[in-house]
Parts: sequence; structure tokens; C-alpha cells
Amino acid sequence: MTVTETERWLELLEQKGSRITGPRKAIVELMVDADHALNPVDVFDRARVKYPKMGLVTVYRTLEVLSDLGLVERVHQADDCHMYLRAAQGHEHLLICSCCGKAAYFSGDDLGMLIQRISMESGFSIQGHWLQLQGLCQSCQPKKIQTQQGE
Amino acid sequence: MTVTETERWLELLEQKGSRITGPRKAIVELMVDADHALNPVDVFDRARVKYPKMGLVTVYRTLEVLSDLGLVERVHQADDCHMYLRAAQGHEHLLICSCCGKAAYFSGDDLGMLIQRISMESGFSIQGHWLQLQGLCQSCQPKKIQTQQGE
DNA sequence: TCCTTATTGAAAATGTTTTTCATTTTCATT
DNA sequence: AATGAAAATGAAAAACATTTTCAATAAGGA
Ligand SMILES: [Mn+2]
Ligand SMILES: [Mn+2]
Ligand SMILES: [Zn+2]
Ligand SMILES: [Zn+2]
Repeated sequence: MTVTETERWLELLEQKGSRITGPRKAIVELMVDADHALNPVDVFDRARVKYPKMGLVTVYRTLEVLSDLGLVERVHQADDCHMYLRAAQGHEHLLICSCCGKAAYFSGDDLGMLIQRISMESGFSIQGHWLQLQGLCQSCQPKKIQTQQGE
Repeated sequence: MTVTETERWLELLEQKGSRITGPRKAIVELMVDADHALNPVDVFDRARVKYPKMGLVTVYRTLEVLSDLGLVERVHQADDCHMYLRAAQGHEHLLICSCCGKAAYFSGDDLGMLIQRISMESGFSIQGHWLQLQGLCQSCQPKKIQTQQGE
């Protein structure tokens, strides 16, 4: 599954007239599999394992290319706003572990009523929304006992 | 109302053992009233009108102090993740105009059901959420006719 | 294999935020 | 009102993150 997804990304890259290169393959392979949002340096460190002469500049450039193709997207967290993760499929939002950073998409939110009400009350015409849940993933729950913030 | 709110901020500052200074007054006055999220340079430019010898470093430092006191908070937007706005009162979320940047808080979202479901499905224990609506404010609607992104 | 051109990595440039430090200002105490 | 300790300030330097420049390299069609 990972292999075919990697191939899909590379084919898309090719279709758009980009060349398939060693550095790009290394970055695609790792981004396809990543279950944490990664910042450019994270990507750099991981990519260098597969492609040792990788330059950090190429990481920036490749993330931009993948982002333009809609394959990865930027993720904002309180401490780091320049993280990247495979893009959402359709209408999905992120759930991120505040301890280890593990990220998962979810879908099925319904803000229609809320948006309609706020639209009325504020006079804004609402174009989009941004929703992100923070929590502790299963493997981090034993490690941390923290207070829960409701609603 | 603005005057008393400014005073409240300054008193809080004083209570916490900080000194009330010219630069801080200028920044507090402008942040109390701001209806747009402002980045440090925005704050700098505006504060210099009232306090011409203001240094940019002081802006950074003062925003941090106000943020530590819970009086302002950092706002993330697609193009600029280091913007500051007066802090939410209780459980509020932001509505921001994608054209002019006008910001308004709203409350009354209820994600309880959603959170419970996602919690079940994912195994995460959910601690908090981050919700932001983007749209066009009343005065920007005539200017731009844009496609609407649903739900 | 050859050739054109996109891509690459190093280095330099740029832009932002933080640190350092001598000077100024605040404000509690005379 | 004058004094003095400590906090705050602004200029300059340093540290960081990101982008640009450019000569060398590599991709992939002919
Ligand atoms: Mn949604
Ligand atoms: Mn952000
Ligand atoms: Zn975790
Ligand atoms: Zn507007």
C-alpha cells in the first residue's frame, strides 16, 4: 500500500512535468509513510538516511512542489507552524497528540448549524473553517496524566 | 470602556510586579482596541505613532509579557502565524476576514458529540480543540465575489 | 549516446527573532 | 523632593530560519 502510494505521488510529479530524482524519491517515500507532521529539518534528517548528500534547500523546494500538487499540506501546531503532513483526503481535520505529535485525520464534523448562526450574528459570509483536536494518543496516555479541557 | 480596559491591563501588569512604562502604555492602548490581529511589526508601526522612540525589541518583549498575563494571544493565519490579538474571554473562537483581517470572537460551539465520537474511534483522549472560521466581513463582501467552501 | 534543461547543493543573501549590554527610567524608600 | 536598586529600554550583535544565486550535475527525450 505504501509502495503504490509512493508510486502514485511520483507519477503525479512526473505528469506535472517534474523530474523524478533521488532526493525527491527519498522525501516522497518518507512523507507518504509519516504519521507525524514533520518540519523541514525533520524531513532533512530522515531523508539523509536514504539519500546522504541531500541538501536542506532541496527539502524546502520539494515540500513546496508536493504542496503545490496537493500531496502534502502544512500543519500548524502551537510550538511549530511549519510542519508538513500528507494532505487530507476531502473534508478531513486533524487530531494531534500533544505528547508525541502523532497525527491522524478524522472526518464527519458538522459545523453547518454553527456556521449559519455565526454568519447571521456577525454578518460575515463564511468561506471555510479550520478545526484541529489536541489530545493524547493511546501510547502516550499512560505516560502523562493531564487535566482535561472540556468542550 | 476602552479606557477602563486599558487601565485593567495596566493594573494587572502592575500587580504582577511589572513596571508601567511609556512603551508599554502605548502597546497596551493599541492592543486593547485592535480589531485585527497584528504582527510585531504592525504593532511597532502603530505604537511608534504614540511613542516615537519605541524599539522593535520592546514590542517583542511586551507582547510576550502580555501573553504571559493572558491578556493577548497569538493568532495563526495561513500567511502569518505570529499575529497577536486580545485574548479570548472563556470559551471563544475566532472568525477572521480573509480579505481585511478583521477578527471577532464567537462562542457557543458545541463539539461535545464530535469529540466523544472521535475519542472512541481513535483511542485518543482529547484535551482541547482549535477552531477558526474564515470569511468575508460585511464591508469586504461587496469588494470580493468568491466561491464559497461549504461545511 | 547526446543534448537540453530541470534540479541540485554550497554559499550568500534576506528576513525574523533573540541575546547582549550600556544607558535610562521607574518607583519604593528616604 | 532626592536617592538608589532594579527593571526596562534601544542599539547593535548574534542566532535562526528561509530564500536566492549560481555553477555543477543529473534526468530523460531525441
Ligand atoms: Mn470541517
Ligand atoms: Mn500557525
Ligand atoms: Zn502520542
Ligand atoms: Zn474584511
